[in-house]
Parts: sequence; structure tokens; C-alpha cells
Amino acid sequence: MSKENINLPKTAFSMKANLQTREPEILEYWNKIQLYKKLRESTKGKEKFVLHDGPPYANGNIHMGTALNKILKDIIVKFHQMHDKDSIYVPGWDCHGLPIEWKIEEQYKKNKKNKNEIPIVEFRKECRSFAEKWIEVHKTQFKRLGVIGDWENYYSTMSYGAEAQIVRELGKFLKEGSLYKGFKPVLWSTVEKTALADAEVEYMDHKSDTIFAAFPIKKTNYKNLEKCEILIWTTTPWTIPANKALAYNKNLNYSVIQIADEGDFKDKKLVVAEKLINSVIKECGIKEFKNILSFKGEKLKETICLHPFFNIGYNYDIPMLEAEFVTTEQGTGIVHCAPSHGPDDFNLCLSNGIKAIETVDGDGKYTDNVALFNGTHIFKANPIVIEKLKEQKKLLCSGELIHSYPHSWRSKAPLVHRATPQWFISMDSHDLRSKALKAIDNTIFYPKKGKERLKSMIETRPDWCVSRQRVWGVPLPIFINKKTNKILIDDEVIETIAKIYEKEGSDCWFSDNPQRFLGSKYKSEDYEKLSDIVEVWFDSGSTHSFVLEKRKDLKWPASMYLEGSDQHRGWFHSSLLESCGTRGRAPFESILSHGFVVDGKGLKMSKSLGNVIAPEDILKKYGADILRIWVASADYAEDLRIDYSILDQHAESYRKIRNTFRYLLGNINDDFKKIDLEKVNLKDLPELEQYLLHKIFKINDSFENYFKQYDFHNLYKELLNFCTVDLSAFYFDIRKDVLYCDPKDSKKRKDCILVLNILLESLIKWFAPILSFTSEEIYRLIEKNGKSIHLEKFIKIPKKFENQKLSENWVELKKIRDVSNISIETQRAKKEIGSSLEASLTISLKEKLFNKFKDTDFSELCITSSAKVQISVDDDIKVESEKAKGTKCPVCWKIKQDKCERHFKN
RNA sequence: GGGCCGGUAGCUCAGUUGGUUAGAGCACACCCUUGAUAAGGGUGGGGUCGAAAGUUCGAGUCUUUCUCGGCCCA
Repeated sequence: MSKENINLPKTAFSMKANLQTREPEILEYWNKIQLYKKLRESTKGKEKFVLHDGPPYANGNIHMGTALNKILKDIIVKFHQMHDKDSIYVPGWDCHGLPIEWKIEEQYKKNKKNKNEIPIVEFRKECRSFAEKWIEVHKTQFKRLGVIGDWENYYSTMSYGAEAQIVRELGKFLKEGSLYKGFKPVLWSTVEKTALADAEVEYMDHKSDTIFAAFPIKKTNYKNLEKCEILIWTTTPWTIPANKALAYNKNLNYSVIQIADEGDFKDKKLVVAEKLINSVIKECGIKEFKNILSFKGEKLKETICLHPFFNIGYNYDIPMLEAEFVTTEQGTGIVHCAPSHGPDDFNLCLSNGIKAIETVDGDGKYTDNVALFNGTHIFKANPIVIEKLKEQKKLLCSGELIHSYPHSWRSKAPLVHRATPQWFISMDSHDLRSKALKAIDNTIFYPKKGKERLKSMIETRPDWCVSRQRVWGVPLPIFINKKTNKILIDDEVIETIAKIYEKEGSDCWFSDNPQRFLGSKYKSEDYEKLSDIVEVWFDSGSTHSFVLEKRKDLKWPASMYLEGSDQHRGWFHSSLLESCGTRGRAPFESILSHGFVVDGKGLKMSKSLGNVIAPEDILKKYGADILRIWVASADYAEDLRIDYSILDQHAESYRKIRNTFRYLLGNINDDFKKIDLEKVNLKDLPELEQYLLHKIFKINDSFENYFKQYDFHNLYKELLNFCTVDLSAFYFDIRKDVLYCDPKDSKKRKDCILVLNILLESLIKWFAPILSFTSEEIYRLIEKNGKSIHLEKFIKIPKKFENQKLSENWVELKKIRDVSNISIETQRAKKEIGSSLEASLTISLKEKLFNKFKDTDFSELCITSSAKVQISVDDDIKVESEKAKGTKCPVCWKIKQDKCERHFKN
């Protein structure tokens, strides 16, 4: 008897995946059949699922974070598509903003061009083509990951349509009155007369004047502090005229010290943090003092002070405010606050209702808002301030300090924080905050903890500053009446601007006659045209309006926004605010946020640590499907670890899955027959087959539940375990005998083939959203009409497949099988037997079990040559194995005393 | 420095409202097989649950502190 007489598996599906070369071929196939277009046609009119793409910045190659994000999106989009939804994915890009401006400036520097000599419009054109270039690069890289979407009709924040719509959105805030002009400190160079971005700042040593100055207490809830003075320390004496508040820390301990030295401060009582008394005494050379009181910082609550210059025109209240940023590292433990000259000061004052005003002009001179000092340059003001403090007997001492200080990277001049006119969207004037909080409550979050995170940010955030003094962005469409200083609010003007942008983009704002935008109603000479641009978060926060609302194939609000957890502060946040401000609700029904990609030890990837892995490296070494497994198998609610050992592990799992498919395909000889599940006559099948169908039903059930919760790592684990435990090590192993050694027309073999066909269809569909390439590779082999697997729907498993009672029987049978295996293993260790087919079993079962399974063929179940079942008195299950006696059948390899009745009947 | 989140076998993950010797798959070791063969099967060894203290009859599961890591803010 030779191998020709048995049915060995045969398939064109190779064991070696070779994904690196196979995947690009599949991409070509998708391209050829216009898969995305076909998908849309296939579910036209069905309920829509719209995952609205958060636009990545069009700059630089993609990294693991972007790859994770896109793959996760793609998996979800594909799941919904196979769940018979019209699941639409339109990718987009964020294009405006500083990083691109920077790249262009860098190029200028290389070519020795001066940015200031280049017309704005030309500069912006270069920014635009830079972004266009990177969009193309990203597109190719994202497609290579297997991401299916409307790549031809992507959206971008710099498209003319987007720029026009952003203007309309701003118009809504303008009209409502929540967009207002305010002042906010930015790092400013008085030499270049311009604001600088963080990245343009260099820190260098700088010599500053320092002063200890006293603020008399005017009103206090703590009697002991009456007639005391608050001592502050600062390295910028010139900001004293702009002082509006003092900050303390309620958790610190403070003291009142009384000076005994002769001079302006003799017998004065000063409030200082307890820990800093010694350093103050030392620095000011105080010889004699008494520590007369110690108290908790919280006693300073609601204290009101006087300005040191209260006698010379500064007669306003200086409230003391509680702030955590106050420390005892340096100074006095009380910080002087000038909201126009420091971000901390600004935020603290703003949240206490004290707004910043313009105290210093662009040249560095005090404005008319500052009494006594108007017209004086701030860099010349320190000696004058010190002099005045002395005059008012409020200067304890002064000195100098060399410390690290921000400077302009170009002129090397020291910078200052200066309150500049900016445009804000109010959080409270039109209830934006409460609208947003309500919208969060009506949103589903995956994972749930995202809700609190976003909520706490919205609860505490200050007004939204939407203006930037830059050029690569959408210009703020604002005109100000020169005479009345009022903002021009007119829908017609906004619409005129939008219409123009729709045709030619927003460059013309900088080059054309303003009259063009004003129309005939207003005269351009009466108005000042703003040259600020809109901050990019407003751009991306508006995507819902120019993508979801404008495109007929989409819907508003989106079904889902899906981004990294940093976007609670970013895109989730800005989209929520923009939409709540203009439409009163969130632009999304649900938010899914994922963690960050970190290395195998949980550390963030960085060049200096050398632990960076690029998607490109993974594609080269493993292929996209392995990367997709990595995404599916990780718990995205936490940070996601990746290194080569983790990828190796997933590559191993992939091989297991691949070989599962190979076994299925081999035994049906690549001749897949779609089974009508409703017509399957369960009772006609062997119990093992019935049990497998029950398993398929159960897996499918939990598959659906996991999918609905977007719980992919448990879903994937379930599928993988099914392949290894239930199929490879159990069903496949047992049924090899029937498949190989029974005649092709035997009923038992046919029943098995039936189940294999059902298994193949179930598995390929379950895996398709994750293993997009491999499932397609298989489908091209078995689907005769050339239809893509991604056009298919999930399989519906009939309820009748469920058989709980039978399943419980199999739990017990598997137990018996386990005990048998242990018994066989003992014999194997003794070198009595090798293959399990060399064993003969004697299985003893307690009466109840015996009665249940006395007719079960345990030799089939345990893959042995024979097995007899008997009643046991003591043990529940006991198995003894010995070497089977007889000769080996050359066909089925079972050892029989007589001739194998299956293969040698005569 | 502050806010939030997290730390269960080498790896990826399960561990219901606190309750019997903490689970799975992979990896590993040993063995078998050579008719899924750069495959397949069997058996087995690995955690005391980041650390400490506390609440409790009883804690991976509750509280506090510490530590390590991540995101955001300063």
C-alpha cells in the first residue's frame, strides 16, 4: 500500500508567507479592482458608520504612533463594513502651522535667502507645496499598511474649501460675540519687534537686577497680619508697575519677622515663607530681627494688599491669590504677579477675573496704561523702579543675579513676556463650557476613562486663544473700524471672503486690496485689516464642518473619532469646542483613544535611547499583517509595547494561524464549497462535528460581543486559541485519520469536509479585518469570481448550532483525553512506546461516566490503536496504557492483532 | 513640580460585587512524530500579583505611602 492510496492534503497556499513581496501584489490587486469604490457601491444605502480621520501633520515620515492609529482605524472600519454597514473612511491632513514655516525658513537659510525679502504670498506657496509633497509620501506609507480609504478624495485643512469654511466658522463666533480681543503675554523681542515661538528661543546666562520689595497689607481675615507687609522677590523690577496680584501657596508655612536694624524697615513686620527666612536675612544683610509669628499659608486667603506705589498713583487693590506654582526654591515664598508679563501670572489672574492689559508696546516702551512710566523703555526702567521703591520705603534691598534667561536665537537679545493683542473665544460668555460638558456626557468613550480626562480639561481651561502672529495659516477674517475701534460684524463680508477663498485660497488676503473683501457696503480706508492667522487647532477642530457636513457620502456627527490619548488636549478638545460653539453639540457620537507606543521595557522611544523602531523596518522584516496583529493583540487602553522579541512572538502566532488555514485548504484541495448553514442536518453528523459547530457558534457569539466593545485584544486571543487549542491540537489531530485514510466518498469524511468548509469561511471572515492581506491571499485562491474578501459580510451562525448539553459532555471527554495523554506520556518516558498509535488504552470510569461514555470510541479520540472502557470502583478517571500488540496497518498505521478491517477487508 | 492613567509568569493578555492551592496562549525544557514536515502532537518547569504599611476572619481585588513608567500641564 503506498501513499497514492491515501488522501494527503494538497494546496497552493504556501507555508512560507513571504509577506514582504506578497503584500504589494495584493495592494495592486485592490487598486486594480478599485476596492474602495466597490465597497461603497456594495453597501450603498445601508446604515452609515463614519470614522472621521483626525488629520496627521503633513510633515516627515510616519512613525509607529501613526501606524498604530491608522491600522486601528482600518480594523474598525473593516469590521463595520463586514457587519453590513456603509463604513466610510476619508483620510485627511493637517497642513498649516509653524513646523512647516520652519522647514521653509531652514531651506532659505541654506540658500542664503532672507525671509523678510520674500513676499508673503510666495512664502505661503512654498509652504503649500511642501505640505502637498508630504501628503503624497504619507499616502503611500499608509496604503502599504493595508489601510483602505478614499485616498483619491482625501481632505486637507489647506484646501480652498477648507479655508473658506474655516472663515465661515469664525464668522459664527464673531457674530455670536464670543470671539473677543484680549491681551496675552507672549515671548517678545523688543529688538526684532516680534513674537517668538518656543522653538526660536535660546536660553543663555543673563545678569538681572533683583529686588526684595514690600506690599503693605490693607485687609486681612487673620488679625495677626494687620499692619504687616508682604515681602516679594523678583528678577524683573520693571514689571512692578504692571503688578496686579500676589501669589502664595496655601500648603507652605509662613512667618512674620520684625526687623530691628536701623533704616527704612526698622520695626517693620514682614511676611516671608518660613523656610526662606535665612536666605532673605543673608541676602539683605539684616543683622537683627525677631520671628514673631508662624502660620499656615491658608490664612492668607482673601488678603488684600496695597501696591508699593500706592501713594504715587497706584491706589488699587492687590489681591493675594492661591497658586501651586509658588515654591520655596528662591525668593520669599510669595510671588509678585504681572498678568501682562508672565504665563503663570496671566493664567492665575485670568482664572481670578483679572485680565491682562497692554502695558508695554512693541518697541518695549510702557504704554499710557502705566502711570509714571509711560514712554520709558522697560530695559531702562529698573533703576527708576528701584529708586521709586526706595523713595516709598518699600525696598528692603536690591542686588544682581546671573541666571539662565531666554534670548532671541537671531539677534541674541534678551526677551520679555509681553501682553500682546490676541483673539479669544470665550468659554463662558455664551456658555461654551457648559455646552461642551453636556456634550461629553452624551458621548461614548472607549475606554471609559477618557470621559473624565476630557471633562476635567474642559472644566478648567481658560478662554481659547485662536490668533497667531504667523503667515502659514488661514487669516483671521477681521476688520476693525479705525474710528470706533469696533469689530466689523457682517455675514455678507464673511461670505464674500469665503466665496473668494473657495475659488483661489486665502493667499489673496495678504496681497489684494481689502476693498475686495469688504464689498461695496464699507470703505477700506475706514478699516484696519488684521494680519493674524488662525491657530491650527481651530483648523483641525473645524474638519467636521468642511468634511463631514460638506461631503454627501458622509454624515454629521461622525460615528467615531479615534486618536492617541494626547488628543484629549488636542483634536478631541478643539473639535468639541468648535462644534459646541457653532452647533451646540459634539461632532462625534463616540471617542476611542489609544495609548502611546513605547519600547519593550515601557520606555518612550527616543533617538538617544536608541529604541526607536520605524514602521518601515517592520514591514521589511515581517510584513504589514504582523504589524496589524501587533495592533489587534495589544490592549490599546494602555501604552503599547513593541520590540523585536514581541514582534517575533506575533510572527510565530501568525504562522500558527497560517498553518491552520493551510490544513483547511489542503484537505479540501483548495476546492471551497460554501455551505448553506441553515440546511445542515446536525443530527446526521458525528458528535465531534456537532461539537465543532457548537464551538463555532460560541466563538462567533463572543466575537460579536468583543467587536461591539472594540475589545480587539481579547477577540484576537480568542481566535488564536481556537486555532491552536480547538483545531490544531484537537479536531485536526483527531480527524487526520479520517481525512487521510477513509475513502473520499465515506460519509464520515464528507461530514468532516463539511465542517472544514464552514471553518474556513468562518475563520477567513473573522480574521479579515485584522489579517487584511493574508485573508485576501486565501480568498483569491478559493473564490472563483475574483471578489475581494473585504466585500464579504460576516457569517451568520444559526442558533441551532448551539448545543450546550453536548458541549458539557465534551468537557468530560477532554478530561479523559488529558488523563490518557498523561498515561501515554509515562510509557513514552519509559521508551515503551513512541507515537500514540503504538498505545492501547484501558480506561476506567466511575459508573456515572461509564454509562455515559461506554460506547465512545476513545481510540479515535485519543489517537491510539485501541481503547477499552471499563467500570472503575475508586477513581473517577483512570487510564492505563500499554504497547499495542499486533502489526501496523500500512495505511492507517494502527496496530491490529488481525488484519486492519478498514483497509484489508478480504 | 502638578493633574490623570498604569505596573499580574520571559512575552501578549484573563482574573466577576475581596473568599478554596492566581489562569490562558505563546516562548522555554524534555519527549514523540516524519502522511499539515523550515510543519504536527504530548508532558513539564516558570508568577505571591511593582514595594511597604494598614483595614478585614480573609486582598491581585479596598486605603495610605513609596517606587517605576506613560500622557498632559507648568
